[in-house]
Formats: sequence, structure tokens, C-alpha cells
Amino acid sequence: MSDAPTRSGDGDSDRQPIWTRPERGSRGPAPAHSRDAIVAAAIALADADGLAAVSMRGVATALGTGAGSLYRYLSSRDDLLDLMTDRAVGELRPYPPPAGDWLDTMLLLARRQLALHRRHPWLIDVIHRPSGIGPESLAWFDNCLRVLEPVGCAATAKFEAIAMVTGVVSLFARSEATAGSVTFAGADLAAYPHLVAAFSQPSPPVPRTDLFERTLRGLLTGLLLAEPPESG
Amino acid sequence: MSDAPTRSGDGDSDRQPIWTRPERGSRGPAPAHSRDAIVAAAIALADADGLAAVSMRGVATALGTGAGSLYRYLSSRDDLLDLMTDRAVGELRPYPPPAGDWLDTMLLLARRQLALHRRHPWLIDVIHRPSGIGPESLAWFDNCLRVLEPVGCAATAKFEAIAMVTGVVSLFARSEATAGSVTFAGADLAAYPHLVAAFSQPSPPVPRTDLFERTLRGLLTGLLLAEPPESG
DNA sequence: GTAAACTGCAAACGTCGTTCGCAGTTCAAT
DNA sequence: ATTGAACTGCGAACGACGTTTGCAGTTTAC
Repeated sequence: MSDAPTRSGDGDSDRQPIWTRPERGSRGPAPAHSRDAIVAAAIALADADGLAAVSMRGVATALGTGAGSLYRYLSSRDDLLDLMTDRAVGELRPYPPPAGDWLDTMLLLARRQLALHRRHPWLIDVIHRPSGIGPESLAWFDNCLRVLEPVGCAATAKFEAIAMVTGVVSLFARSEATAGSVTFAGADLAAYPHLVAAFSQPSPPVPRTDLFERTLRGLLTGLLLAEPPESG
Repeated sequence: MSDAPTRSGDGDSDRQPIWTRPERGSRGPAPAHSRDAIVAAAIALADADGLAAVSMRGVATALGTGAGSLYRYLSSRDDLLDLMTDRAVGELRPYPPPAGDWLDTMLLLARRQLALHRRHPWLIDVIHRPSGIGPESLAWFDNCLRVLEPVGCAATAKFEAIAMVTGVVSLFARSEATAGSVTFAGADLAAYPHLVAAFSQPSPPVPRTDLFERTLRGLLTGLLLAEPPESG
């Protein structure tokens, strides 16, 4: 009953989110690892073998230590996933300078987000958790607001639009990641007449990049430019 | 080394998807449960306590049996989640008759999807898995194609549009479910000037229902009505 | 110098999905 | 009728997971 005051977020100090929690105190011996090294190892594992490979034991083994040792640096696996996410979002820097139309700039940002998803497919499995908006995510959001500065509409509308763009990008990323894994094998197709009719006369596939741009363009113009319905 | 031929999908017969796999053979005693009862119990658990409550042991306990016994009816937990999803999608019936504008009908369908998500919040955590397109999901998709029949564009474009609508609905559902759980507590706001500027002059919140309709309207018109860019 | 705050680590805890073996039941074939 | 394969439920076990705990050793503040 003498120690356990910090542990990088144990018991009491766990109320502090991972972003502001100090990595270590000033008392004990120098730590053998660091949050950055742990997060880097976890990302390498996730890039190579998917998010399921990011287990505490797996990351610890990659670092040559035991699973329990990681809890000197993190308070939970969720913390690790939050840190991974924010570090990946940090790869979106440097932000491209807002040139020309704000809509074009937003599309460029969306394309860079999609590229990030392609580079780190595990992001899809990680972003939908309710926790963990880190400093890099905030910075990205801030940059989007900067791009949308010339748009004359309420700030809340911009919030919604940015969130929706991010969400749609994740939809595209997911559809890319799971493409080809869908199968109706064994289904009784006779019960779905419109489906078989649509399949009977094959149509050319929609170019993904066009679809991406048109979707987001329609989305942003609909959300930010169209006049809101008059209330009353 | 004498038995283990079926087990509702064991070893060899696991190649067959859950949708076409027979529930039981014709030889042994009458089963004490059924797939339907198991799925119903699982959905009740998920509705009440979230998807995490749907563990094999949890579902089995709710049915008054042991976890291992469930594998007489299902071959995996993923199968159970697939069955749950399809059963929930079945609640979208009966489909409203296509009246008036196809766009209005699609918005109506989207609204019913959103209502389904509100009724079964666990759907959000379950739909993004690459597996499990069941007969009810196919029927829903088929019905969407029926609504889009008067639209004169390629079938592939309709596929993309339907998938995008479903995806956007899930985005809204998720944003509703996680509303209020985001927090920038402890962040150094000075680093995000546009964010604080947007927050400094508060703007009225966007009505969710308007946002929903405008988003989907912009999406569908952009995807199905706008002329595709000429190739070459 | 002493005590508190730290460090790494191995072992353990509880939960999870899943497998296995066994005793009992039903039905098709003889 | 009898046999045996195909089934049933069930409890125990397996391996992996996230996390906790206790302990021995190290560093720093006072």
C-alpha cells in the first residue's frame, strides 16, 4: 500500500485523458520505452497484419517486453488506439495551401484523407469509436474551417459539413477495402427481380475517382450553398 | 471418430453460408431451441445492453443453456451477428409503395432506415463487417432498385447511389448515437484559431432532420441526375 | 539517508469464442 | 426388433485476450 500513484494513468489519474497526461514522472529510473515507440510499433503491426494484430501481447513482443509492461505507458488499449489514430492523422501534414476555390481545396483535402485510409486500412476499424479526438484531429478540423472561411454560413453548418465529408471519405475507404468480398452465393435470385434485371444488362462501372468527386461536390454544395428552408 | 457431420455448420459444411445451411438434419431428437429463438434472444440482449452483451455465454444464459450448445445451431458468433442484422433489416417491411417522386420515396426509405438504427443502436457496430448480406438486405436493395426504376442511368450508378445512401444513413445514426460524448477537455485551444473563432460566435444548431434531407437530396441528385463527365 | 515515486516483469484473474468428448435420443436400414 | 449412424444437450477445457497485482530493483526529492 505504498505506491501506484501515477503509472501513466492508473486508477485516480486515469481521469486525465491521454493527450494531457504526462508520459512519466521525475522520480524513477529511465523508462526502457516510450509512448512514441509503442505507438510506432503498434502502427507497424496494424499496417502489416491488420488491427487484430495490435494486441497488448503482440505490441509488447514487438518491443521485446511483456504485455503488462505497456501499462506503465498507457492506461488501456483504447488509449493506444487513440494515439495510433492521432499519429496517423498527423501524416496529413503539411496541409496544402488553400488555393482557388474552397470547394476544390476541400476535395483535395478529402482526397488526402482517402489516401491516408489506403495507407492505413486499420483506420476504418478505429475511427468509429466515440472516444479519442486528439490534437492532430483537432488541427485537421481547424484547417478545414480555415478553408471554409470564405463560405458565408453558420459555423454549425460548417461543422456538420466537415464531419460529413470525413464520414463519406470513410465510406469510400471501407467500400474500397471490402470490394470483392461480397457474395450472394446460394441466394434464391428469383426473389429479387429488379436485382437480376439490373445485372442482366451490364453497365460500365462508375470510375471511382469521378464518383468520389461528384459525391462530395454534391454533398458540400447541398450543405453549404443551398439556402436553408425558411423556418415558419 | 464417429459423428460430427453437420452440427449446423461444422468443419466441412461450414463452407455453406448460414442463409442456405439447413437448420437441422432429420435424424436426432427435436432440438430444444431454434435459430429464430437464439437470434431473438440475442437481439433483445443487444437492444437492452448493447452489442457487447451479445456474448455466446450471455445469449446461452438468456436461453437457459450453455455457451457450447449454441454451436449446434450456429457455426460462429459472426453467423449470429449476420442473422441478427438480417432480421433487423426485415423490420423495414412492409416497404412503402413508391408514390410520386422517386427522390421523395428514397428519402422516405432513408428515414425508415434511420428509424431502424434508432430502434437497434447495435446495428451501427455490426453493419460494417465485410460479411453477411442476407435475404432481407437483398430484398431491401431490390426494393430500392424498384424505386429508382424511372431514373434513366446505368445500373452501376444506382448501385453506388443506394450504397451511398445507406452509408450516409449510418453516418447520421452514428453521429446521433455518439452525440455529446465528444470532448476536447484539456486541449490547448490556442493552437486552433479557427476552431475558437467558430465557437466564439455561436450559431444556431442545424435541425437534424433538415440536414438529413438536404444531405441525401444533394447526394442523390449529384449522383443520379448530373451528367457524368465526358470520357476523353 | 531515507522514503516516496518510479521502473520492469512474471504471474495471475476473469472473460471471451470455440472445441471436444461423452451420454443419451431418434430414425433409417436391415 | 436390432443395429448403427446421425443427431441432441452439456460441461469441461483450450487458447487468446485486456488488465491487475505483487515484487524486486532504481532513481530522485527532501
